[in-house]
Amino acid sequence: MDQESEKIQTSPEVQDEILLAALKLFADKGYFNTSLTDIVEAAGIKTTGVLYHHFKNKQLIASVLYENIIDSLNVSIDDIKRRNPKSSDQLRAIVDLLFGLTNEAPNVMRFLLILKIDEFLPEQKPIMETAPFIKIIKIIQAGINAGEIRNIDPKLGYAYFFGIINHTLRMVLAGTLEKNSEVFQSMVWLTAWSTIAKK
Amino acid sequence: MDQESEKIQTSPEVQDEILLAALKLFADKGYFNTSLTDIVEAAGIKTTGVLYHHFKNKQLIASVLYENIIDSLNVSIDDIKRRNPKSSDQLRAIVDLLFGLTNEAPNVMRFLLILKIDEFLPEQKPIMETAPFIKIIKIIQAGINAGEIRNIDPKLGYAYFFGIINHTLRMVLAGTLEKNSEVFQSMVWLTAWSTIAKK
DNA sequence: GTCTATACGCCGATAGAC
DNA sequence: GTCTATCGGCGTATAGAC
Repeated sequence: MDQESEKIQTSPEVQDEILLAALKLFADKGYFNTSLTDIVEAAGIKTTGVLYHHFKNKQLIASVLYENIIDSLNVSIDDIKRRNPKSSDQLRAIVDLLFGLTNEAPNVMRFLLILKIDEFLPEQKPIMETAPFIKIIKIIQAGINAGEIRNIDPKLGYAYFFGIINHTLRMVLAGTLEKNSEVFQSMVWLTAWSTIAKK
Repeated sequence: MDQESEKIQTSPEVQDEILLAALKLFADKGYFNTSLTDIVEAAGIKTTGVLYHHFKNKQLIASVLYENIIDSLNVSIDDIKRRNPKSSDQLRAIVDLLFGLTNEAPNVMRFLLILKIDEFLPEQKPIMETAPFIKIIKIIQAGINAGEIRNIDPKLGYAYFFGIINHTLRMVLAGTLEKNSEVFQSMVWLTAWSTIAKK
């Protein structure tokens, strides 16, 4: 019969509703402009009691969001590394991933690119020190070693390459650049790649 | 004797102390993590009463800071345009200006580059719609017309060029890239320029 | 123009019944 | 696991004496 397990496990969905609502609100208005009652309303739950049953405080909601995003990025990058031997192909795939996210999950990208995360999650690692971004730096380093990428400080290479990519994505997210076709994407990729490519 | 005018005009200095303290704190901890008592202490004044005598609320302090920074940037750009006929030279001078500010007034650059201004100044124009940044777009447009810059959407050109510049400056501000020599600056400039230059 | 005292609201968080 | 009620505190802002 197993009635109990049914009853007990309604929570994960509620958790996701809360996280989704919070993500949208944070991305939209910022962390500090979002109150818990905002989240309660947007999540379609009735009271703050429910919210506090799932998360022990406001920060933790943001923290879980952050970790989820970083983790999912991390597995995507592992996947990309597994499928592509060359640094150039890996970077190209990462660009595709980020453009894809910008279309399909703009709030995730807003959270990552636009929010000043250390302002409300001071104890979390800064983005650049998280696993996926360390891996990206290593990809650039590997590209240098393999002779694909010119010999510069990998962090500077990161600044060049992702300076272009991120700034373009920010403008797409802000609506300043509406384009988001395949050709547009290829064009941006090519420009970014040219800043670090050898020759 | 003129005793009165002496007595009355002690205020502008106090105002500047407040603005300077607020700039530092905002750049450091963010707007929402900075309380008025923080500002009072850092400004070396005694009570919030003094503060409220000079600014009618917290937002206005940030607003005045923002406008001052934008205005000063605006006159610098006018100056640059007056002295340099070619778009490439104008952009190069702007890059020098921004690197200079990053060294000499890092908090100003943090305010501009890192803070999410619309989160606490929702009624202010977004940076990209302010006079100096409109002028920069026009400089790029002029460069395209003159055949110096390849024929792309000026906003995309902005994303390329300042994507690199800004991301580099962010890393310098964050301490991730320590370099800030003339050669370093030239190198970054050259890379940024190459993304939009014709040929 | 400066200070003290204080009001007031909002929001994060808790206690405890059901 | 959900709800009601409410607390406590912080931070902005004001009133009013000096």
